[in-house]
This record gives sequence, C-alpha cells and structure tokens, in this order.
Amino acid sequence: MEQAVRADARRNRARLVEAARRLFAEVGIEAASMNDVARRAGVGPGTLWRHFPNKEALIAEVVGESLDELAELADELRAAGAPDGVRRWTSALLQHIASYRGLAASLAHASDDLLAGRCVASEQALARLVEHARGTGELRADVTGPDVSRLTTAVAWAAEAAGGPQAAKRLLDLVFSGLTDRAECPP
Amino acid sequence: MEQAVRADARRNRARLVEAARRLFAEVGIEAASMNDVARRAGVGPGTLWRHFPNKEALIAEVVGESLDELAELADELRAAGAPDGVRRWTSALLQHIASYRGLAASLAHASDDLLAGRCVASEQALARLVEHARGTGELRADVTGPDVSRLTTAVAWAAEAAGGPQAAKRLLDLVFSGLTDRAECPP
DNA sequence: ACCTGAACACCGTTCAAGT
DNA sequence: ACCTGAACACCGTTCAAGT
Repeated sequence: MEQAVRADARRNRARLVEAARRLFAEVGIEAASMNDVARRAGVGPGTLWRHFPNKEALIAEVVGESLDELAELADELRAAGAPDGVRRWTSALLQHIASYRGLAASLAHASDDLLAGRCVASEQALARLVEHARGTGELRADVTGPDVSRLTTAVAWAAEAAGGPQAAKRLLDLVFSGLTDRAECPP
Repeated sequence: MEQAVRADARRNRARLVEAARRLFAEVGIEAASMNDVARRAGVGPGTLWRHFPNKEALIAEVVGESLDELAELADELRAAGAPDGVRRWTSALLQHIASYRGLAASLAHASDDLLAGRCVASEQALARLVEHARGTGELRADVTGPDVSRLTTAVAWAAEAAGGPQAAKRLLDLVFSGLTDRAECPP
C-alpha cells in the first residue's frame, strides 16, 4: 500500500493552492510572495516549500488545468475543421493570460518542468492546429506554431502593460492580419 | 551663483551611472540590485538614493541618450521621406531594447517621470513618422503610433524570452506584414 | 552640501526540532 | 510523514551622524 499521504497534508495542499489562486488574482503573480501565500493559507513557509519546490510549481498548479483545456481546445478546433480555428484559439489564450496579472511573463520564462511541461503540451497541440490551418488557408504557408504562440503571448503582455483587453483585441487583429494569407488577386 | 554642485558629488554620480551601465549589461536590469550598483560604484546605498530617487530614474539615465537618439531618428527618417522609414525605425528600437536584458519590461512599465517622459518624447516622434507613413502607403491607413510602439516592444520582449535576435527579426517581419497595406488588387 | 553605514521590514529559502 | 517557526543572506529604503 502506497497511499501514505496524510489527511492534513492533503488539506494543507488544497489550502495553499486556493490561497495562491486568490492572491494571484488580487495582487498579481509577481507581487504575491511565497510567504504571503503561506500566511494566507495559515501554514508555515516550510509547509509551502515542501509541497511546491518553487514558485513556478505553484503557478503550474494554479493555471495547469486551464493550460490543459487550451490543449484540448486546439485539438477540438482542428477536429471540427473550424475555418477560423487558430484565430479562436489565440483569443482563448489571450483570455486565459488575462486572468492573472504577470502570467504572460511567467509562461514566457517558464523554466521549471512542472510549468514548462504543461506549456509544451499545449504548444504541441497548437502546432497541430497551425499545421492544419495552413492547409485550409487560414494561415500563410510559412507560419509556425511558435510564431503564433510567441506573438499571442507578446500581445497579451503588451496589453497588460498598457491598454487592457481592448488593446489586446486590437493588437491581435493587427498581428493576425499579418499571419493570414494575403487577399488573392485573380489575374 | 547656483553652481553649488560639489566635485565629489559629480564624480560619484558618474561612477554610479557607469557601474549601473556595466551591471545592467552583465546581469540584466532586473537582476541588478540598487545595493549592487552602489557597491560596484564604491559608495554607500544612501549616496545612490540621493542621486536617483528610484531605480527607474537610474535606468532613465543609462538609456536616456539612446531614447533621445530614437526620437531624432524618427524625425530624420520622416524628413528624408524614406519609403521604409517605419520599418527601419522599429528595427532600431528592437536593437536598442536588446542592449539590456529586461529593458522591454522597464520601458513598458515605466511609471516614473524621468523614464516615462523620455519614452513619451520618442513615442511622439514615432507618431509623426507613422502619420507620414500612412500617406506614403508604407502603412495601412488605420495604424497608429501606439500600435507600432506596443507591437515592437512586445516583439522585443518575446524574443528576449525565447529565440534571441533572429526570432526578433522573424516576428517583426510577421507583424509588419500585418501593418502594411495589402497588395492592391486592380479590378 | 554631500557622504556614510547602520537600521528596518521584507523576501526567498533552509532546516533543526517537534508530533 | 509531515508541520512549525526560527534562522540566514539578501533587498529596497530611510535616516541620524558625520565632514
């Protein structure tokens, strides 16, 4: 029997994640310190560090589910053959990043496996969607998954710094018109 | 007579700026702490804070000249009527931001007058250039100065996080093709 | 007028001591 | 097996004391 996880440990872990989620939402990911999270959860700092080896692991736990959903969404859009699949996926990514201030930076600089791994998974799903979209003509033939991912994250970051959600939409529109096939001119 | 600035004060200030410049270049703007800069310059922390009320003011001193040059460049390109003026200006901005790791974030989040003011000056010059470029057809008619500024900074930020200078060029190419007038289709 | 450096509250991180 | 909380080195920032 390996089920040696104690009840108080499970409770503490749940409390920590919930405290992190709230603090991230209130003050942003960057401004929320590990000690703050622990205090908010009512445990000592050591307990937080025992459950999560670093801040990125904590972020991964808080936003991981959403990242998984984005990966699923990419596959769904591809399977459904939506003609504006990539466009819709990038909107979803934009919306997700907007849910916590500082998340764009966290994702872009992810170095811990727990966070970076989940990013990779959703980026692979995006790559498949992009591949498909080049076939349907939604995207120019030379556009890659990383192109789309980087530009969308960049737009989210810029909009967070200035302009807010409206700016995000505006900038994504501009970027996207560059990724789209030019209007074909019949001779 | 108002020239009450002591010789040692002038020397200390120069040393501080030089120390900051080097430290920013070595470890990046974010990782360079104020205490590090003071130590490196061989003065006490208090002396640094006396000369610069906050870190942004120090950054402004280090990169201010380059920002001023970017403003001048915008006006020159406009005066010269270069057909690819905006494109060349954005390349210059990209290159400038690449000179210190973390500079994109510093510029985007500038809140202190000493830094934000210099950003505004160069953005106003860019706005004039963009206005002109819409006339020549380099840019779509609805593209604004802030559009160009935000997207270029965003690209610089993304490339810093992953991909480096080549990625920066690639992403800027993609973005720019979205800002450019569509190839006109004669009926 | 300017510099010094000790001081304060804080942060990330660790670890001996407990149960 | 897990939690606690003191502890360390650090950071941003201030300020009394010096010259």
